[in-house]
Amino acid sequence: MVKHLDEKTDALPDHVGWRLWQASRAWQTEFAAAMRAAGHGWFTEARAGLLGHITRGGMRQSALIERSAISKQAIQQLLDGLEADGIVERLPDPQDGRGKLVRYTRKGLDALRDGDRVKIEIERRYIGRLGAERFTALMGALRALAAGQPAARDDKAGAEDQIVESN
Amino acid sequence: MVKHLDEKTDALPDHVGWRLWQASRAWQTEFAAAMRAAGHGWFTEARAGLLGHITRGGMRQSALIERSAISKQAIQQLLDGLEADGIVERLPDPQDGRGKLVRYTRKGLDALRDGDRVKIEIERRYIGRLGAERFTALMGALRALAAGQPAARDDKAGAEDQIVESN
DNA sequence: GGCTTGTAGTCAAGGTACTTGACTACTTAA
DNA sequence: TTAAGTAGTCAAGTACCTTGACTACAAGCC
Repeated sequence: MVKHLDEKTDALPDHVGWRLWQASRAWQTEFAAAMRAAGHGWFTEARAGLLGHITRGGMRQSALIERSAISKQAIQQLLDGLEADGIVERLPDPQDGRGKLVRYTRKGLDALRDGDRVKIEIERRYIGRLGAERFTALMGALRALAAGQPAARDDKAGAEDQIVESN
Repeated sequence: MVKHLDEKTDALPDHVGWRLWQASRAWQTEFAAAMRAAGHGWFTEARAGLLGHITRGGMRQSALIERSAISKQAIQQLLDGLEADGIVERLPDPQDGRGKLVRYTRKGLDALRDGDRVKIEIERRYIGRLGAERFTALMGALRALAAGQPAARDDKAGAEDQIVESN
């Protein structure tokens, strides 16, 4: 699929990496636009990536740090912003004086609900465009690729990350 | 595919958006690691995205700006860095006193060559993991999705971008 | 010629999303 | 009770983007 094009050709590339990137980007753009349309203007990609790791019941900040691929300082900065925007709140952990619990606010839970709805809508559109069979094949291939990856390589940004999950 | 999980579940999500992101990320990580291993330590994702738009024969900086989805100032900053690292060089355009030509240096062309090789290697591994049939189905589905997108939506970051193409 | 408008590129300042390093507060185990 | 580890914060710096304001040159018009 990686074609050798000669000197002056302007053709767009057509290798797996680009196609995956293109599709992923399109999904994210669609999702972010729908979230903004739903009134969640505070929504950004980085925040989505972090929120995806926070369970609906809330969790320790340290647990969040373990789950995410980024540094604890980066997480803290993102949480500072999310807290300032009223999406999450941080409470002292009664079990451990050092720890803090990160919990969704009402506003945050509303956003999660809308996020789920948007995901389903997008998926429905994809199935409409590709047909159920092709869509299933796509998901199967992507899952197979993910299963082949050892979850977290020597690199930090392994396969554990995500954009807005639905735990 | 978007499952509704109850309060405390920690299961990873399994919707198209996440799977696409995961696969795209894995590809990029693999590509970047291979490029670093090949001695191209200057390589970053943003630079790759820009380099992908520069034809092997070189081109006008203004043409590069038209092709890329980002601002001309951002492109200039990236080019400043690439020039400082000796990947590209900028020459005055003899045809137009305002313009500049962006051209690969020897070092830049070497990187492109290695990039093509790495892309082929990764693709080969993917085919090995999925089987030729499934891989073809994956590419077909991704292409169909891309074809369904109107190339550039109202949003700036449309479907025209890419990570290191092979023009 | 001179004048206006448009294009090519640069400079400056600001924001987001990260990084590493150094620190405080608390817990746990010897 | 003290040493060592864990949880979180503070500070400073980098990469990659943005918008706004600017200079230099080109091209069309009179």
